[in-house]
Amino acid sequence: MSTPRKTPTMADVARLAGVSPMTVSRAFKQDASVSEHTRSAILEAADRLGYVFDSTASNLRSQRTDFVAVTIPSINNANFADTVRGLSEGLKARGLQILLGYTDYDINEEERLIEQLLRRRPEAIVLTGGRHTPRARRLLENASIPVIETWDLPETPVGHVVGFSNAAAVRTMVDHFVSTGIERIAFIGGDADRDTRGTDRRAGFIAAMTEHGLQADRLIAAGAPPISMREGADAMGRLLNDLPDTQAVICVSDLSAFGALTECQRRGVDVPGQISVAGFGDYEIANICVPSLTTLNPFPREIGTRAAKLILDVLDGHQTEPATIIVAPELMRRHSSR
Amino acid sequence: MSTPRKTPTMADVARLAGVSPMTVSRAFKQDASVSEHTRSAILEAADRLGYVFDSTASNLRSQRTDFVAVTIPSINNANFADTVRGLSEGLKARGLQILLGYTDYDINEEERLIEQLLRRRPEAIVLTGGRHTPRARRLLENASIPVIETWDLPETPVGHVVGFSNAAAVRTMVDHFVSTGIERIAFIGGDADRDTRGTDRRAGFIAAMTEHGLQADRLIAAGAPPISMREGADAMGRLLNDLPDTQAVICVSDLSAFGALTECQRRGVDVPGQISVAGFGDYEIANICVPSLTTLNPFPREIGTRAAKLILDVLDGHQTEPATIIVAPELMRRHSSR
DNA sequence: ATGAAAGCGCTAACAG
DNA sequence: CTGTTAGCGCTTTCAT
Repeated sequence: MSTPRKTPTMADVARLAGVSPMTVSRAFKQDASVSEHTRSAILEAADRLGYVFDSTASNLRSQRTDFVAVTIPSINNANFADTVRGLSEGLKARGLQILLGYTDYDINEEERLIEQLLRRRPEAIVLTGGRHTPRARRLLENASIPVIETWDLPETPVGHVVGFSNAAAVRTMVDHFVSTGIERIAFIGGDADRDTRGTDRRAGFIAAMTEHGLQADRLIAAGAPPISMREGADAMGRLLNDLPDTQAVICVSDLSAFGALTECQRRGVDVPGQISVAGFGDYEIANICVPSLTTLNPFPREIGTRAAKLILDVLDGHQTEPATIIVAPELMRRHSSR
Repeated sequence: MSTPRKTPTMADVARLAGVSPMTVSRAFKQDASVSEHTRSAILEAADRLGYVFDSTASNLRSQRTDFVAVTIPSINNANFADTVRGLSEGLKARGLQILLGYTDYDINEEERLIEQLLRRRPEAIVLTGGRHTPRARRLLENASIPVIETWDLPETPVGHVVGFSNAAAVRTMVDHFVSTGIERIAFIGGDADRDTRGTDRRAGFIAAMTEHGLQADRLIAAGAPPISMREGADAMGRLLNDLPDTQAVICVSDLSAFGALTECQRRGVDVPGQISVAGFGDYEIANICVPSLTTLNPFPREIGTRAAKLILDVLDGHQTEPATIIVAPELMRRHSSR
């Protein structure tokens, strides 16, 4: 309409409403003791001016930002999205928002992201994974806010942990196959250094096989994370070509496992008749594809709600020692395995 | 280690380095004219103290936040994630970060989110979708920052637009089927008010069918967005039961379309022999499932890169009029249709 | 190349 | 219930 006037401030609202800026400030909070009459006059004035509260100023003065920083590897992953949802709901009661950043599965990117996030002075920070660059670790240790590592069980946590051992989880799957008499088991994925959880899963596979006295040499690389369905299919193709007597294959995630299933479909390889296939994550696709996919459910939302509760306990001073909360994945037996 | 000392400030760094706070401030920027000697002394002092730059203060004083707010319906959607990626890359050259919020496909939630985001004073705001509550519209109009609506073609845009007509996109699919002689076409999804894009797609379906002189009464509801694979499967079940002579079905998204495909698999219904199935989005699954899925590719990343370029042009003053950039979806013919 | 003074818009702290 | 004063930690502006 008019000239691009400057954004109105509390002082403008105060002037129009005939009160002091302090009263406007109080009117914009919940618990503030402002008379109903004054408050509505203020809100009306604010509305007339198109005033929008400036949280940059509020944050600086009050030294509180009311948000929790969260890093996830990718914004396009149903598991991490569920963890964020759990966090979000658990924190919203306390008026805490979430500031989300994604690392692209790269701990160097994570370091940059952590610094960016800490510059905004979050009340707490939640990380996916327990491996960080040395500098990232130092930043976190110095931050003097609660630090929660999730989806992992680091040997030396920075602070609190809500997670599980990826190696132990895959061991569960190996044990399951071995208990049904299967011995020639392959693993797809987890070759890239970047994917710390995938690497842990592969290490768990090797350890478990070795303990069972079985060969752990059927390892099929499948590219850098996030490992796609296509990469799972390609890896399955190589496995079927090179090691056709394989009885079962454990994939680093449900997405690659589904790709593997489609490769079997295309080749007319019967699953689980000729080969059993397992994934990780219990994504929606695992329960609806044909055959449905045997997998491990890591309870992503539970991880989020537990982390949220932990943050509130720490901020309230109810939790002073570093906590380690284990949310153990559960085997989901379905039709892709015998 | 020691008592939880206060977070160090620039003044602390300045004292330790023996310079003024102003010089520290300059040392932390790129183009600042600080001697190499001084700069390294400052950075070392900062490191010793574990200093982390406080952007809340910087933002307030400089009246610049260097971030762009982005709202997406869900953090777990490969299409929106790709748009964010395109935005992210396009803005990073200019040092602009992205602050992401999700609306859960709800325009009331969007209104709350927009206000939260505007309080943080973003340099621009990118929205998914072109339907907003009246208050959200007012907030956006008053914000005096560039507003970009995406993934839609609103009749009366708030500001700039980078998107396409969802109705026209579905018309493309209907035309395709009709051109191959198919007449009894159904539509799955888009019944909920909440899903504005889904509703637009359904409306486009009805309009296109009507124009072809065909019946547009094969409409199968599939729940609220995000419509799951399971809901797609259930809807397909109902369609096969109630309208078994249907020749083709267009699903509101690839995910529901894949669910529909699995239902056909479970029932032994041949696709595309007995029925053709189409989706929307060209998600990865569309190209790998068996049979692969005929769908529309909306070029999500392109939407993001175009929006990023537009934002930079507007901020630079190279673009003063509201722009409307159309990124038209493209038909991907695959094996789920004849 | 560096410094001093002032102030961004809000709210803690202390009145009354 | 409302107001006054001061200042959060930076950076703009003007010096030198």
